[in-house]
Amino acid sequence: MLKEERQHQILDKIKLNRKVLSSDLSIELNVSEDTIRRDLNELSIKGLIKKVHGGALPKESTAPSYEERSSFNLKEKNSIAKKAVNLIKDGQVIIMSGSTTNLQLAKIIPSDINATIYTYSLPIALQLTEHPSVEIIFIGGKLNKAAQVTVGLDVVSSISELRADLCFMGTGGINVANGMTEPDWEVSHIKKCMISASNSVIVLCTKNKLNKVKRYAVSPINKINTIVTDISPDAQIFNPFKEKGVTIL
Amino acid sequence: MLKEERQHQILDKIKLNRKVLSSDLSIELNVSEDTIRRDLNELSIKGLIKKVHGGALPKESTAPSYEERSSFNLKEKNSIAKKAVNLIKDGQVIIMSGSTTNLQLAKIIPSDINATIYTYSLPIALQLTEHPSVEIIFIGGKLNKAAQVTVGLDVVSSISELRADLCFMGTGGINVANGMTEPDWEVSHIKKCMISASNSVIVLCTKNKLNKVKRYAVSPINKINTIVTDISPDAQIFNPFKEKGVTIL
DNA sequence: CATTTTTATGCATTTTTATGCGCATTATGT
DNA sequence: ACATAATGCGCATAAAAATGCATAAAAATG
Repeated sequence: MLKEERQHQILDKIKLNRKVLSSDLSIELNVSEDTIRRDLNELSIKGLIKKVHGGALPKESTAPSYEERSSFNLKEKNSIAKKAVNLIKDGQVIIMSGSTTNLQLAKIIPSDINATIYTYSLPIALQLTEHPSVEIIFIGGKLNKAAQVTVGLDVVSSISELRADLCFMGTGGINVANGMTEPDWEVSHIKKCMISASNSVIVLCTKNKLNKVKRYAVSPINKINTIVTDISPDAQIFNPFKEKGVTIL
Repeated sequence: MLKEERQHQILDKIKLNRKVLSSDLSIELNVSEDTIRRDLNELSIKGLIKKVHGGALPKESTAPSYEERSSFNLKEKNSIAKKAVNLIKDGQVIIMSGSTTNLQLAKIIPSDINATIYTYSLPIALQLTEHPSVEIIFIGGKLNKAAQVTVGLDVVSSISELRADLCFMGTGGINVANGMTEPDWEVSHIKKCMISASNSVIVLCTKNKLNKVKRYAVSPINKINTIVTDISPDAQIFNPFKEKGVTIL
């Protein structure tokens, strides 16, 4: 394996796990710990990581504002993102909604994935500009400042014209009887379009959204292919979802 | 086999596999590793690949990050932004291009200004989300990662449908004979549309862009209403511009 | 057409790079 | 403070790259 290749994998793993141990890397990449240390040294000189005793961490970023808000439940969101990222295959066309969990997902897409990603979220688009090979299409429209996403008729009509393999979306609430629901009418409408436009619908859902119901319906359960959560997929709470044919991760 | 043919095959293989080993190529293409190395050297000098120990990788854009570029000449850009912001009146419809000077401008728009701002730049849109009262319309399209702006047909056609009071744009170069010029064809085209869509065209121009000429024409001088610079508007260099009816600030 | 010049390639030799190992040194955590 | 783990450094070695030189093919020239 080439040195650069190895260093790339190290970077990917840091993005994914937020920390790496030299010992683990040494085993996984089949090189001595010395080599790993040398790699970490080089990467940290380049400012791409922060080297610490025993391994390395991601370099601290400098944009706290939206980041701070999204840091609520960050650990849960990250664990969801880690599961969800495995669903992405090379060459797919993907739509991503503007949830903060999706932002975590965008951060950890491996650098060797080639995909086309449609999004209407500024932070997600900005994050994806760091990725070397995904093609990003931003869906234009009127900006909702608080959520930093575009909304409105333009967004709805743009998405209606798409055809995607996957869509990843957060949710306001989900239960078996009412399906997915949203507190915001416009958002609910956009998500309806996303679902119609996608072959496979993946809902990213922290446990606090389970069995919640919001004002506006988005979709019945049977249109959802996969729910990715931060708790065990074996929990009994998921049984009624599974009966409807939903995969739980 | 011809040298050029061989180099083409190398490029294809890099695109396909995201890496090549000199040793593999030597066997596959039936030449010595020396020859492969010479090929890789030539290709890397042309900037088509990145040569590394043991083989080569696809060229990674070493373009300085958006942050880096925007901090270059920051003082000048700020003084331009301060002059330009006075041109914005309440209630106007404004188009802003993706220049870093425009980003400075976006930062200092007074909070009591009500305006509708169209932009295709992620950083500018994100900055404007901090503003309490401007309405922001983001123009969607394919993202250019380095510049963090959308480009392409979608952008062109969206802008063509607009009508704006003002447009603010940076420039690749400007002089009296050739007018405004850009190094990038797509950008030049987008700017042409911006000009047609706006009642008043304002060019934000640091002194190092004065009397520079780039490859693609955007507009003759007489379509430009105002040039805002970081040097005194009385400087004699501006006389020929003034004769064409341009206001210098 | 003959011959000179240029180009592409391979080979031998030297230089550089990547990597692992041993050992002394420096953190880290009870 | 002491035991353990992680680190840095020098050295050895193998792999890869650069360099100089020779040669054969291709192109240019008269």
